[in-house]
Amino acid sequence: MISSIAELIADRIGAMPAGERRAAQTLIASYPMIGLKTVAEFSAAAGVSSPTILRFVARLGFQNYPEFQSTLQDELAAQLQSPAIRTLNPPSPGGGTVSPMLEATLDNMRETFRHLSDRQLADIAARLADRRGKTFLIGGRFTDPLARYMAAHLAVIQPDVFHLAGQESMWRDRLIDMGKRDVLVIFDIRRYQDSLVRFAEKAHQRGVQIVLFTDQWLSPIARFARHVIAGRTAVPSAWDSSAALFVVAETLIGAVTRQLEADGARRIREMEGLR
Amino acid sequence: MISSIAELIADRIGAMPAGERRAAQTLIASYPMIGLKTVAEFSAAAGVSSPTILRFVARLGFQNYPEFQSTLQDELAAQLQSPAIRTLNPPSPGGGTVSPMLEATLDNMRETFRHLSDRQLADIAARLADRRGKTFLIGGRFTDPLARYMAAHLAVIQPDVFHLAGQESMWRDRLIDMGKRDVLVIFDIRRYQDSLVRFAEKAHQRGVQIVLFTDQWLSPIARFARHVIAGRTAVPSAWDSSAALFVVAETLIGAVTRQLEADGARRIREMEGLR
DNA sequence: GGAGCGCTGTATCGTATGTTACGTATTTTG
DNA sequence: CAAAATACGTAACATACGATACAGCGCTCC
Repeated sequence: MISSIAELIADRIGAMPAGERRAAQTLIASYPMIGLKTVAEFSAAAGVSSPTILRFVARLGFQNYPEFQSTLQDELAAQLQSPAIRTLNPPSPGGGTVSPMLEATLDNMRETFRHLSDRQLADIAARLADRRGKTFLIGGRFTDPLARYMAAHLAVIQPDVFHLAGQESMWRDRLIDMGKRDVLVIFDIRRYQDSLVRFAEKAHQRGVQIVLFTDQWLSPIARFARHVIAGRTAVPSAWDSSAALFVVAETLIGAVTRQLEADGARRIREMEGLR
Repeated sequence: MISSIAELIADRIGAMPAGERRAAQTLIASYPMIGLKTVAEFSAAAGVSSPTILRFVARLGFQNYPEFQSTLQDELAAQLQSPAIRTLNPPSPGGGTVSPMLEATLDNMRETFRHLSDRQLADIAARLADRRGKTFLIGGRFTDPLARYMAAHLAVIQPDVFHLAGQESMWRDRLIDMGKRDVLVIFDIRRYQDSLVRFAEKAHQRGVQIVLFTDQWLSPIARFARHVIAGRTAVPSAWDSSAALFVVAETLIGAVTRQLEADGARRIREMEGLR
């Protein structure tokens, strides 16, 4: 089974004319970078003419050069998504139903955080810690518990944290309370919910700052969001995993808590006293 | 020191207008692949116009789009040469807030699963998949969202799944419905809630099978539980982390789904039809 | 040694791509 | 509330890119 262009080339390089073989060797030498550049650059690097490059990719079975490049990019993307760890860590021989799930989840988290900068998290935390505005949280069919989880923690360290529950009509009525200083945290992964999109749009129109937790394909709400957190959700299961988003949420909770340390500590003590 | 385009974006995304920020978010979400494609594809993916993409790369300091692409390619090439090195998010030397948190969480999960056998998970999954009994779920102050999350999924693939919400007095009334064939899933981590302990004890007296999600110090409920899942919760934060328990819950959801595959598939289809 | 075939490069063409100018909408500021 | 500034998209433009036709050259095989 041939699964990569590199293998394909190795398979056919023997049956190639001299010029095309030089092209092949040049590509392999710095695989796959030179293949992502233009035909002109490729041909110059290989020391052949452009048509030779095109004949080369045609011989590999591609209709045209862009198709060849797209395939290379897809390969690269796949390679980047599964970190080197996976090749190092053999896929857990015992291989029950557990390990693949755990491994995938761990990968998802690493990958999610790889696309998330300290800076971005700090910005969001600062926004959430800003006591001048209110914080609203809401989620979709399966992600609403994440919103609840986050709300439960944030509510402990600061006032004016509200989880939007129940019927759509009930949230909509809360829109009246929302303004520019307020933050709306939305959790929405596939399949994206129309009701949430509509709600986000209305909130956005009122100037509410939206923080969106979504999957890597980005909910349409991203259009209205000030901050977007794209978590990986793919696991070997019938369901998508929200674990990566959960961890991001916990990280944010921790960061906000740290920012409000001074005020927060007093508040927590008071709250303990009340219990 | 800014060494990658990703960092550059994180640094300036705050000062960008809405459209360019969406471009930035789209790029980061699938970094860096979309940036290697054409302006038209990039703009379509981000939901903005081509000029916005060009203004975006211009704001990053590039003279033109090809120059931007070349830089991305060089970055990729460097990354591919030394796969071990994390070019994107360097291990936060200054001790950013992110890495320690993520690392601790990943460790927690590995450790949690190390103490969890395939057999044990399979047993619990079998118990949850047993359609002769009902399934009740409940959680504590901060863990109730986990109960909700699990309930939301289980309810899709089988009937008689109930999340116990609201006042303590309301759950207690549900005790009357519980019997030997039924399962009660409880989430309880420090500080353990008396109300939950009391409830668990009463359920236990009625012969209900209890599945307990708790932390490594074990809630007193463990005494009544048929199955105990002890997750690691320690992270460098003011709060404990429930992430490991969350992942176990997802794993169980997956396992139960697989067991009910035949029935479940039909049920899911029917449910889709109703929506 | 000559004829035929295949490989390669030059030159040209059409087009997809990046770029720019301009008008409209939106936000900000006095 | 008015006015200026900024941001965004539409549409026209130029260019650089990939594709193709064709001619020259070398190689092989009769």
